[in-house]
Amino acid sequence: MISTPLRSEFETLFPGIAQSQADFIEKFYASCRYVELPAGSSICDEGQQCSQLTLLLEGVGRVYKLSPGGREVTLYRIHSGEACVLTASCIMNQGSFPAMAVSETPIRGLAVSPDRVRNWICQEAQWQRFIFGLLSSRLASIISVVEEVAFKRIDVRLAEQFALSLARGETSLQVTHAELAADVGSSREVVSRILKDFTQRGLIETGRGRIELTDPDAIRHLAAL
Amino acid sequence: MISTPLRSEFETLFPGIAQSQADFIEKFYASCRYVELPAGSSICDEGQQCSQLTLLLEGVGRVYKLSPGGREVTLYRIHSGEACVLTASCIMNQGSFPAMAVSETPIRGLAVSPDRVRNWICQEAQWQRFIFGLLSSRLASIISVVEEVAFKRIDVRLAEQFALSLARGETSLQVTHAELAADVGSSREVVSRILKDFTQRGLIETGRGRIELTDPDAIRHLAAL
DNA sequence: CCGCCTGGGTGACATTGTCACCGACAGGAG
DNA sequence: CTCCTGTCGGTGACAATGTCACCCAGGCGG
Repeated sequence: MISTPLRSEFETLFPGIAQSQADFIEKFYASCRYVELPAGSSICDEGQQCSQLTLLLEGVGRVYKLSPGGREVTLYRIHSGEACVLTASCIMNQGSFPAMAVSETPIRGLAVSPDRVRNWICQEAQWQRFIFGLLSSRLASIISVVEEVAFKRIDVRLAEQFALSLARGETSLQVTHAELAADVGSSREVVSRILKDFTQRGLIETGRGRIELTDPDAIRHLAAL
Repeated sequence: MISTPLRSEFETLFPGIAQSQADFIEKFYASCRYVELPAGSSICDEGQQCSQLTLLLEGVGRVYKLSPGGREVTLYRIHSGEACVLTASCIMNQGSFPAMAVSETPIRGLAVSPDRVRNWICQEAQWQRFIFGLLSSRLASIISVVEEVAFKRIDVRLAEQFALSLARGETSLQVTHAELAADVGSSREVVSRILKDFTQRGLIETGRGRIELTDPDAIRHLAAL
């Protein structure tokens, strides 16, 4: 059973679902489970069946593709107030999960079993709307990943990553070259070379596992290409 | 209004929808429109709103991303018995179409207006299942496009295209190097160089706008990488 | 015959991916 | 403290790919 403070946390993060009929909300709380995961734990692996759909209360998850050669591309991240679409998708068509998912930070959430996800879709308008919104918004975001990977130069993609951090007000990042490479779907060596170039041009300063964004305007300008 | 032969054609191609209650099927026929398009016509452009969802009776559509520099990647093709998910997606979240769509062959289909698509989702179980199936199956297929573009060598991707043709029993293709480049998201020059290599290795023979697959086993073997 | 368009070929160079290997640094064990 | 070990980052060499500029061949309508 879900405690009252958890309920109010959930209802502010998932307003769409909170708008449902009172009896559905009770049914929902009665049949979901509170889960916690430490940072860095694997949530779902390629080819697995999904055993639950988790609605995130706190933390960040990353969904990515892994190549046989060990390279990665990040498909998208899941933040609080969202849930993993791929999980939803493979629950709906009974397929297997076509990617990998890990927790980047400690995670808390409410987990729902696959058969309830499926049943509620047919019966509960708000729930249906929620799942639909997930699917269609992620579709667009994954298409933009295709565009990025197929058309954009890596220096521009790195600048875009930095610009995202700047937009969150962060000018000092705790991130390794390998992590950046996994995000943009390249290799560590290439990222290192480009960051060296950025440093020489005065855009950033680097340390071990740390990057300072010293010229925000130039970074945003490069990202705008 | 939709004629009887068209109805039976539709019902064999879309068995899921044909299983609905009789009154919904009547409502459906009463409110959709029969459309035809010649080959090569633009169906939807980047950034447009979607004015209708078309269920394909015959023909092939191609949905692709276009880069500022003129390069293309094919995201997926739509065949008879399917509909364009992106249209569905942007109808559902009221967003704009994030790609381009053209007819590769002459096309015939039944078009439904956006507000009906939305209303039926909430009311008709079979229709809902149909739209859901579209969204979740395309999600997986677009993810595999990301994988292809990010990880696979272009010669392998071309071999995969040829292997698909072989699986359809075609050994002689009417296709230009530029079209192949658009499919795999590369440039014509690169495709030309690789096809020259394929020719020297005896996998194919080429003519103007024409490719013969002379060594199917070797092609399939290369595609399996 | 000429001009023009499309399909295709090619060389030069920039960017990116891959491989092999090195050095620097942090944190714990002794 | 020193030594070990694992992580992080740097680098050179080479292969694959993208880009640019330009060429040539064939077809087709004037």
